[in-house]
Amino acid sequence: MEIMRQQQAGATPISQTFRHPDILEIARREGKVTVDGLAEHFGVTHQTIRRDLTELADSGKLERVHGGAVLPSGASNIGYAERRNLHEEAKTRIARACAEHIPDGCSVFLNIGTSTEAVARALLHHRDLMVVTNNMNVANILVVNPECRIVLTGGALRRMDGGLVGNLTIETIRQFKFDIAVIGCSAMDADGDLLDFDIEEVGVSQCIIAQSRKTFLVTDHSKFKRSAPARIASAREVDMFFTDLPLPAGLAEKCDGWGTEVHFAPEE
Amino acid sequence: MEIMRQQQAGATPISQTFRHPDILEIARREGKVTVDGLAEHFGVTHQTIRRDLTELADSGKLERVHGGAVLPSGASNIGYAERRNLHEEAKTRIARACAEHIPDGCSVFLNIGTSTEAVARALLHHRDLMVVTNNMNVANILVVNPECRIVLTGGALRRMDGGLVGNLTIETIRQFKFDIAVIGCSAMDADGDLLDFDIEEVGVSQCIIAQSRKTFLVTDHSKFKRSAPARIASAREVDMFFTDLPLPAGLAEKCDGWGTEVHFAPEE
DNA sequence: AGTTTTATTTTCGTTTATGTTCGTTTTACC
DNA sequence: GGTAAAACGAACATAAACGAAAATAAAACT
Repeated sequence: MEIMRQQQAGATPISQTFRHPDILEIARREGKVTVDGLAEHFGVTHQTIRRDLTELADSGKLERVHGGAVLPSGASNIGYAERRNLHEEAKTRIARACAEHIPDGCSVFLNIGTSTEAVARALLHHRDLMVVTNNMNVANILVVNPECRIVLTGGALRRMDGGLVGNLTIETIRQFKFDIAVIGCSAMDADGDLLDFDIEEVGVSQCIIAQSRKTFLVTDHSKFKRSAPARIASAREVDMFFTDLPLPAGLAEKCDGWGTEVHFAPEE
Repeated sequence: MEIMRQQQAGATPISQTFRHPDILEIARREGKVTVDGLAEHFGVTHQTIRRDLTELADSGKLERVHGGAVLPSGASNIGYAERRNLHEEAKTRIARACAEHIPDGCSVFLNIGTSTEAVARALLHHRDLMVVTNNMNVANILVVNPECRIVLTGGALRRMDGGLVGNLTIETIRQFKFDIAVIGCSAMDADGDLLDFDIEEVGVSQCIIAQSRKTFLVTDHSKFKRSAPARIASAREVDMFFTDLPLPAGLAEKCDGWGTEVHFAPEE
């Protein structure tokens, strides 16, 4: 009679390991995980990783594919994912450097752009933050950090990049005062002017800068070579400038003169 | 004097009350803690640490894993995920019936709630829609329908259900006029009053109804048996009422008198 | 003092996670 | 379209981790 050990019917006895949170974080950062990669990373068997992935998939945190797993569909992955991979490593490094200068407990605005999304990823372990954003992807990324209050501006969702645009955005921003504004830009010229393609976004960015005590700019070196029609602001108004490679001749001196701190993300 | 009690070398024999905050701090710093590590750190037995971790896990501060504990990550999401699965089929059927009465090319508001999310899923193949919502999940669902313009209201993101709440929400809604408002409710009483648990949401729902030409209510039968403290509106103000099972005695007649069309989703 | 309460250790049977093996399924390549 | 390699899941063995309860130690209280 002892043999019939009845387990609870409706219970979901999902096992828990140290690896699960790590796997999820890697998945969020990379967009996917592989059985091989994880097995090596944790120093365990393939079979063990398979079990982990199966469990995570069962609880809906991941979606299983042959050879690994991916983030459950519906989230931030659009055709935009390609652009995200461009200079991915550099952006992650830059973002990490930026996040190190964002203290716990402060209020931050993160605007539209792949670079600011990378910053959001780097803020996943910060505590007691209040993040306001006009970027749905940022909200989707930070939603897993329970120590972070998230406020979205209103606006029309632009599928291209997950941005919320329209006059609602600026109206929302006006109701806040941020400790730190983190902005990106489409291009930067030799005069140290930040440029963008979209005139509407320029208005938003200017508004953000006006409402913030400090302004952080995150941009990889590819933006130095490009140009764009609309002017956001001058780097003079930026307090900290995070990038990956040394600035073009002349610009470095200008930043120095303006008191704009330039931080280079270590190459590792 | 006698204070130098020789315990373990290097160990700090801190008594139980003082260990808990310490464990939490280590957990937050490292992201995880191990039974072995903590036992050595405090100079106590494994069993003692296990008890500590069990207590911390019971009070929700940590999440237990084999060999230690980790920070609770998806804490807020679980309750909602379960609720979402509750009556999943019925909700899908109801949502499908509702979506059939939403013509292509119109403007719709979808508010917070699992039922309205089901409607969003049912709208994935509609064309030329304009959907305004205060529900991030709805936006995430509909983002894959390219024929649908999505506008999000501003507000603080509530992890519990993906809702955007706060005064920004109502401000946004006031700027629109919708063809159709799709709302859910937490409960419905015998008088035909729609009820909700959250007083703030009630204000939002009322505002939505006021700004819409037609109001659709989606609710499964489980709401008939429950009650809730805050009153949204009367079913009299609802144009179409989508549900899965026949209404309680009396209510059907009332709806009939009010001109509220009641639609039952086919059982299949 | 002595007694009660609380915290910790010890012990032991049970549960769980992991590695191994093997047959099956999927994918990729020709 | 067929074949080889990779990936998969099931089953089993084992060692670690676990929880319950009794034994012990330390406070706290009268």
